[in-house]
Amino acid sequence: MAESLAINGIDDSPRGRLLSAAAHLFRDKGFDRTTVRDIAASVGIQSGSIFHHFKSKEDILYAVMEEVIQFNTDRLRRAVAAESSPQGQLRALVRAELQSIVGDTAEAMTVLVTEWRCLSEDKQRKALELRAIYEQLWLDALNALHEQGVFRDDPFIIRRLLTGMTGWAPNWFDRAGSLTLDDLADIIVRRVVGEA
Amino acid sequence: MAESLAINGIDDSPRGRLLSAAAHLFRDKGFDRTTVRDIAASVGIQSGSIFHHFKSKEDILYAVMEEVIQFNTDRLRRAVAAESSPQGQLRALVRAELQSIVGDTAEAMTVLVTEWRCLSEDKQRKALELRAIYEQLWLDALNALHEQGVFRDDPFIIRRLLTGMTGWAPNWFDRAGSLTLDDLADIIVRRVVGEA
DNA sequence: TAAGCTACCAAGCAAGCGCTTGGTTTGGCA
DNA sequence: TGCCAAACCAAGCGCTTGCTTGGTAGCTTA
Repeated sequence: MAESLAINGIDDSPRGRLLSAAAHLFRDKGFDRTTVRDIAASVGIQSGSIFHHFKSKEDILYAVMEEVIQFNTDRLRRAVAAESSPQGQLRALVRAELQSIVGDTAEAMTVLVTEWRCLSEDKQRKALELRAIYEQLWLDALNALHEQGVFRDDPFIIRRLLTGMTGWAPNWFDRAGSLTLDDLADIIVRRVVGEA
Repeated sequence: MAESLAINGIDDSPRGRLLSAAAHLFRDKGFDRTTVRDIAASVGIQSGSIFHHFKSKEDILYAVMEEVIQFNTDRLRRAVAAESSPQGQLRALVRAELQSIVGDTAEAMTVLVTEWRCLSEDKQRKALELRAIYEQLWLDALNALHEQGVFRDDPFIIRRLLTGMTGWAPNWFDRAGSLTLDDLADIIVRRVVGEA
């Protein structure tokens, strides 16, 4: 059914199925409104059996987030490596992030953004360290473009604006609509490099 | 303490004080993690007394959202009316929205964005109708700019991207920092009209 | 001064929550 | 065949939650 994580090797294990189901439910109803009984029911086991695989409900949330950050950081790295020019890298980064956020890992990514504060401070810090690697890939590419004079504003701020643009997409983008992901990527890239 | 709503006339009533306290707590901890006991304690009454003013916890959330939408729609209307050129209107709209979202009504606006799904479908629909008026003000201005050839992409999509850019600001913008709200507004406007 | 209203308190109920416990099934391997 | 660990069940504990109830203090109006 929901193969939201789509990370090879984990989806056929009980743990992997639990993570996928949890990501789906967390995105649908939010972490707090999802009960362990909901998660258990959606994979067909009893609620107590969940704690054989995870020691707390919050641990499930963290596991979802960790997996999706790792997976999408790898994707971002490949995107950068496949392009040589900073312009090409920017477009590849935007496409990769859109793919993460409204494509194959949409559910887990949305959970990452919207349920962040449901993590304990400890786990927030741990996740933030993983996230920092992801962000650095963006900043490197944006700094290169900035030095070339492609845009004048602070690359750090531009990255924040890009985060907002892509992060909001799940709330309106329709994968079945006429606007493709690549179209949208181009439109977003234009917000940085201009309409030329 | 928290005068987050800052709408004249409501803040000195018990109801108004409850709404301000609720907005503050909802933003801090989220709707689900805020208990009616939390809200009651922060205005110094017993938890049961809340239900003399609101008939349910969800009603409090809806009241916060309704007030802030109305207040900021008025602000947006004034912003548009004060400018004659579409370019001027766009800048005024961006400034007004940033003011809403990281300025005087920051707490309630953040709640509006992040706790949306905690509303019942009925109340979501009601709030959406109010929100539609707000959005139309944006689309009118963006359509005018589009017809003038200021940007080439779909005004509807541009509005979505703008929503993301401003809506994400609470997560990073620091009002005490060196970047002012007007600075940020200019940077965002440049994402639409170009760097020229 | 008596009625009436707003605002509140003190106490607690019913339901749902995360999680624990002790025991049972299942499949792979010696 | 006998064994073991992984996976799961059935039951329920202790706690928190939103909300209800019945009553009271204090101000306003006639």
